[in-house]
Amino acid sequence: MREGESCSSMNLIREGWACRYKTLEDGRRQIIAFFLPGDICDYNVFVTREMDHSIAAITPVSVAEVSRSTFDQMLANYPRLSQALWWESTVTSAIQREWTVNLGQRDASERIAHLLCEIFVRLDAAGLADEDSCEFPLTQTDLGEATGLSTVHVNRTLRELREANLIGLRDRTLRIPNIAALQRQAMFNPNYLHLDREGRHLDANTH
Amino acid sequence: MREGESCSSMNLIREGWACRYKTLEDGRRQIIAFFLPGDICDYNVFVTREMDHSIAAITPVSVAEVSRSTFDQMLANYPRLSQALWWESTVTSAIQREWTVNLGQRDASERIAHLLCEIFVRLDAAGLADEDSCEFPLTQTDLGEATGLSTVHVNRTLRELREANLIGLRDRTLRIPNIAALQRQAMFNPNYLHLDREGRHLDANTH
DNA sequence: CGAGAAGTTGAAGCGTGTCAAATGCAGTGG
DNA sequence: CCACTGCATTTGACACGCTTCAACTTCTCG
Repeated sequence: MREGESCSSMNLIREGWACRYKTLEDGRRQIIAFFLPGDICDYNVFVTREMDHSIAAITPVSVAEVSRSTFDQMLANYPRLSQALWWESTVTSAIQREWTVNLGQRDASERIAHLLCEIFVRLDAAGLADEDSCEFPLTQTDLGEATGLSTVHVNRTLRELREANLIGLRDRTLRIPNIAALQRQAMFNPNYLHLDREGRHLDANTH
Repeated sequence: MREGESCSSMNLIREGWACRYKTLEDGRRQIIAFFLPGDICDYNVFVTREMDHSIAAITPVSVAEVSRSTFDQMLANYPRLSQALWWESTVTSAIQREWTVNLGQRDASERIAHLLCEIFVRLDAAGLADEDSCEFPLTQTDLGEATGLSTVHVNRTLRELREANLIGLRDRTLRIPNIAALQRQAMFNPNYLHLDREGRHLDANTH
């Protein structure tokens, strides 16, 4: 999906990773969010007329497409769905705010460490992480576009983190031998992900 | 309102400016959003248990406080209110995304110019701007905390913009003699504010 | 009139970007 | 099976935007 287009359906990622991004006139690109399996890409397509950003797959993805009419029908049939969507929207906004902090205040190694923590924790919460490792299909260019750093500097920073034994990154797999240490390095506080499931009572009952 | 606290009411700004911010353990502070008159500070207090950020007044403010019960009651009585809130939430998220781009991709002068454009356009949309000027109570420290720049560099960057005749900034008043020129400098595209009021049909009917 | 906050300026240092080149690796076609 | 291609990763040297520190000035308000 491209910025400026209108879109009539919402997509939910079943498998694979995707991202939201914006491009400046002169070509600079900023990745704004990552979508992991289970994430909803964009239900606000039903609210705005025109996309103000683009969405792209990072790996091959399998998505569940939900049309406007199906969406309305589901909302009508399952009242709690609307609450679940509020919850989703709230958490997505909280993540976006944390990215703002990340880009504004943290230096390169904190910034990358923070992003790695977030991705690991989110995957873990979705049951997609091992004890200390997870799939990691992002290239260093992706990481750079997400953190506002040059590819070259991402490379050097990853090396630092590797040499400090904070991460292992090979074969599209991220290993975090000591998550507490990495979180400390990143000043990562998972509260913004609201993972304690305090919103469980808002979950949609789809049965 | 402080990060970590829980909060039982929502506030709407009637007069004055406020901001949302987060603080890192070591004291670094990032302003995440500005609230202008008419903006809702935070209705997601009704969704999450605990604030993951703080809110502070920038100028003296006058707010309308809405309790949980009033809120629920209003939602029940005015069905379109819920749609209006979706619209509000969508636009707020879009602004947050643009801030991510701003911090990640733009250099100091673009970044500040972009923020000034956004504030001016938002005030103008609310009928709070003159032809080419508006109230502007932010200090250079505020600007720095919002743009991720040091106060010193904000100062120098403002001087550049002033010397290029892109802005005038004195006595808490911002003057933009040539908004098109400033927007060009900032690569500012107002589409993310969705000001064409494409969502007008979602407005709450409060009569 | 005095004191604290906000704005201003210069000099020096450092974190990141840029440029350029080399290496490794996977897929493709001959 | 190997040469070829394109993409991702890696590394070094150098440049520059921004930060830091420190001092000074100008505002604001009691």
